[in-house]
Amino acid sequence: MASIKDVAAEAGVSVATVSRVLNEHPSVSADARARVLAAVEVLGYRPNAVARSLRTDQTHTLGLVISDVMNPYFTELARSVEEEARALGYSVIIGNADERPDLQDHHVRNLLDRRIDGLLVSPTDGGSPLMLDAARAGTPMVFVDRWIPGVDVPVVRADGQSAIRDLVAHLHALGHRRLAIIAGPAATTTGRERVEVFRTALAAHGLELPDAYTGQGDFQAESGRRVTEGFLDLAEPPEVVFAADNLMALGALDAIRARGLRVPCDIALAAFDDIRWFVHTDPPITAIAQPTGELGRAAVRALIDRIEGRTPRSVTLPARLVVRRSCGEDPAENPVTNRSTS
Amino acid sequence: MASIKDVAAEAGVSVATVSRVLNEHPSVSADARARVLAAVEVLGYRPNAVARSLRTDQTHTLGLVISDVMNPYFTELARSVEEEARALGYSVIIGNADERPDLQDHHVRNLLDRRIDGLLVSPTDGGSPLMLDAARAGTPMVFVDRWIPGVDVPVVRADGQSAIRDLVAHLHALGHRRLAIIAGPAATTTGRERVEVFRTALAAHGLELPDAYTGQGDFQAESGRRVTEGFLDLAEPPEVVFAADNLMALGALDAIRARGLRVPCDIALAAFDDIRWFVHTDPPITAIAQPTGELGRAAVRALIDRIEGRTPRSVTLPARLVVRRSCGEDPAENPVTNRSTS
DNA sequence: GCAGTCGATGTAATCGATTCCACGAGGAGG
DNA sequence: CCTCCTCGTGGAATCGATTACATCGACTGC
Repeated sequence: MASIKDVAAEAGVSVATVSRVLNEHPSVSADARARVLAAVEVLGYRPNAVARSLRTDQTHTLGLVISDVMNPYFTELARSVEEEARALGYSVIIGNADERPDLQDHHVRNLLDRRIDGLLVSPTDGGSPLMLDAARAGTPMVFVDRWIPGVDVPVVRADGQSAIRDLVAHLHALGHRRLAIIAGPAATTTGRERVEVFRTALAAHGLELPDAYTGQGDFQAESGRRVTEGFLDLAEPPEVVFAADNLMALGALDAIRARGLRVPCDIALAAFDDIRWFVHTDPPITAIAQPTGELGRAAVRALIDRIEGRTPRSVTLPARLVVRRSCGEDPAENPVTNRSTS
Repeated sequence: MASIKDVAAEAGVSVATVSRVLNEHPSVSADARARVLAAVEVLGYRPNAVARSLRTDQTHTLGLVISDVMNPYFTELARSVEEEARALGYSVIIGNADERPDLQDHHVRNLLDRRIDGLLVSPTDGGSPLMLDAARAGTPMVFVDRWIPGVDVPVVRADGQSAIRDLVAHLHALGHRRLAIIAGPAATTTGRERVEVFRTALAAHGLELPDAYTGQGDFQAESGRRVTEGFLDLAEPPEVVFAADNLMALGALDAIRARGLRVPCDIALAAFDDIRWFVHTDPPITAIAQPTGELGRAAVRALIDRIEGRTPRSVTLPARLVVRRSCGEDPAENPVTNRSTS
């Protein structure tokens, strides 16, 4: 593969001049520029990004370490992150942590070794020393969706508080009183927070959230299935199961179906995270939709602000309730009803 | 960030010795090795992968250019590719082409500039000159899922022929005679091939595939919706719609639902690509399942064989029919029935 | 007409690693 | 006791770019 030296030789100039042409440095004669450009064309020359990065100490690359790519929510997040980054002249390397702290560390280390310009993380656990060190050492970093408390890193996330309150009001209006939740891992902020907000919202209606109605999941489908089976085995099973993410809702659906029960007559179901398929499940699933694309874009902008020396801000965007039929038959009574497709 | 020089100074040896220790070169004294390791520990030194790549001309990185990350099939493919690559000591950079040739070229160029060791591509179109040049120039390359005919690059893909024949037999046995297909882009091998195999399978039952029953889609949900609307507007609409991928099936479902029609009573639906949600749609959707994970792993192995000087082989794995309820009510009659969840 | 400025260009240092080559010490063999 | 290897080590070249500095010619202004 042709190097800058070959181009210089072909054009009959020095490598410095070639570099100047390539970097649009002003003081290059029209003649030299033309000869260099012609040589570049002839040789099919492309600058070696590795060499360039070594010299300039910038890779124009962002790292994105995501909890689980197979989760449609994170897939969409990754997509919007890549789009915005590309628009701003950066590439993205995605690392899939699969909800495993060791894998998360593997990817963080790998990305750091590659000298990425900045790191976007949705942490799997409460505080890997590696990540904390990186943050302290000054690696530009932004948390997205989830975060680690007590670290001075901007956070871009959705606020589900009012949407969860709307959901509980909706469920209460439909006559449900025994509400259960499949929680995410306690090590994650979203795992903890959604339970707490749910509990508080229940309290506002005079309802409790007994321990038996709080199942511990891990944001994966299998845990949703397991927890739901536990709920169904109770002497007094809940009337509603609220899954803290879409994959656990899928698992819950599996478990309910395996028992031959029907949603919502036998048991109601709602989920955090809205995805396209929820419109077509049997029945369509009531869910809390996050502004996923906007979160991804905001996170990238914050990170690049930080990289380029501006001061990044944390961003919190509201999630909203999308009522469908999985919690009861007459959503029309509810003012926040939204049965649209997308 | 500490460099190899700092480590050398701290350990009281030369950079050559540090490098030897790091690369497990045999001729280093136990004493020197211990001092270097201690210095590495003290300084928290990590080798700069950029510098290393420049010198060794290897990045231990594979590029994966995928047609559409939001498509669950490709998400799963990407995941298995990353897993296998990681197991073999490589990282993966994913580029999402979004079914757009210009974006595909952008990513290929970007990956080539970064001097990735090899490229895995599921081409969006029939032959970007950039990619053909790269292949000719000797860039290790493997096609996965889709390929470009006439290029000397190994292909790893699923063969849907027998599964599509099984599907047509299933549909025929259920009494369906007017079968339509939502095709993928003619520029892709999978787009063309699935239609041809479908047509041939119909012929074996004495059925034709009229032009009116061949809709042109682009593997995205919206096109599935549009084509299906066209089918439903026909004086004699088809009895079955077969979508050539899962997203177009989703669009078809949207269109059918918008008309207030029911599957399978009013119209039957089947899809190429099986995904978890198909179990829970209303009704569960009959689909052709590809061995996605195995494809991803085989593709990585072929590519790394090529990179490391061995001779890679093309791989074709069979897809299989998974019968559910979207084509008619009594799948039990069919020997290939499979109603399992996963 | 000469000093000073500016524009175009080249030379060489540099980034952080790997690796070839040279060198000295020490042991084996004659 | 001398020669020849082997082993451990360091010096320095190298990968392909960027960029500070030096140089040189031409032009400007006094």
